[in-house]
Amino acid sequence: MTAAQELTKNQSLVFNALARADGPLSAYTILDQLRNDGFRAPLQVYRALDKLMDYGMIHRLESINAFVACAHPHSHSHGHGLIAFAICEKCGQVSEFSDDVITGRVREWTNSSGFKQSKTTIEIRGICANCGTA
Amino acid sequence: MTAAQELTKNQSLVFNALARADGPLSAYTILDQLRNDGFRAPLQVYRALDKLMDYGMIHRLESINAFVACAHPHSHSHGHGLIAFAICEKCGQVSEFSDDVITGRVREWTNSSGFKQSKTTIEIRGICANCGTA
DNA sequence: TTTCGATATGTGATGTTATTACATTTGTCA
DNA sequence: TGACAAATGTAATAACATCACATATCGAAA
Repeated sequence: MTAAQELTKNQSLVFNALARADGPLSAYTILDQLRNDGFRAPLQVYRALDKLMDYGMIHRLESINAFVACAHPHSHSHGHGLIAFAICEKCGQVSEFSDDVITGRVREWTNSSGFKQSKTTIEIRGICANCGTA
Repeated sequence: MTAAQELTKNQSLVFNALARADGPLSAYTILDQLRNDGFRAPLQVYRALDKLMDYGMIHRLESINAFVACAHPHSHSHGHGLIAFAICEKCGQVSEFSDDVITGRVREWTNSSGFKQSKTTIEIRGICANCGTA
């Protein structure tokens, strides 16, 4: 299963909640948004989130305990490099970018130290351009 | 206040707990270790942790909700670049490294997009060399 | 088509991490 | 001394995440 139309009911509901949001959402915020759709318990959300992360459709932002829809849905299967997230602490907007040089440097370090990386996160906290000038 | 000998009682206790640990500790683990020293509530730990992070003596590992003593205590005040953490999911050991190229690439991205970074974290999850061969 | 296994779901309870609110104490310095 | 800033003590609560167990759904093999 790799495409959106093959998502289960709960997975679709959770993904759509994230897709229509203009920023990251916490699991409990998603839960509240889906109460009318029959959601009752956190686990319903967390299970869907886990699958959606497996499929590469969403990301978890570790530093704020929240989740966002992936901004580059076309590249799910491409094994693109590391993704960095810039998270505005004022408006909550998240920008996503990928940098081959950073990806390469991290790989160099892991290779040279024999560390097998499974998942790497880069999160930049700060103030975005909009909020900085406003 | 910048030096260890100027830490308050609670700050010293928390820092020493982290310094003698061979890996990251959660706030509640620290709390339990310090019960005999008079600690009773999470806030006593969290307040000390906040200060120690201000002083650059410890780091927070966002991806595992834990804290480690800084591995490069000599460079507290140097404003060294970004620090990346490699966290072994088997043994819990954390390796710390700093890479000017990565630091530079991140700065380039933030400069070009007008994003003012305040705190950036890079966390590599995986299996360390020791655990990988064992 | 029945049966089996894998996957998904429903639900309550519990575990873990972090903060709020408020009172009190300690240290510094004019 | 008086006053302010920083640190501390404590209880309660909020926020985030998982466990345990029951039930349901769906596809493939017998």
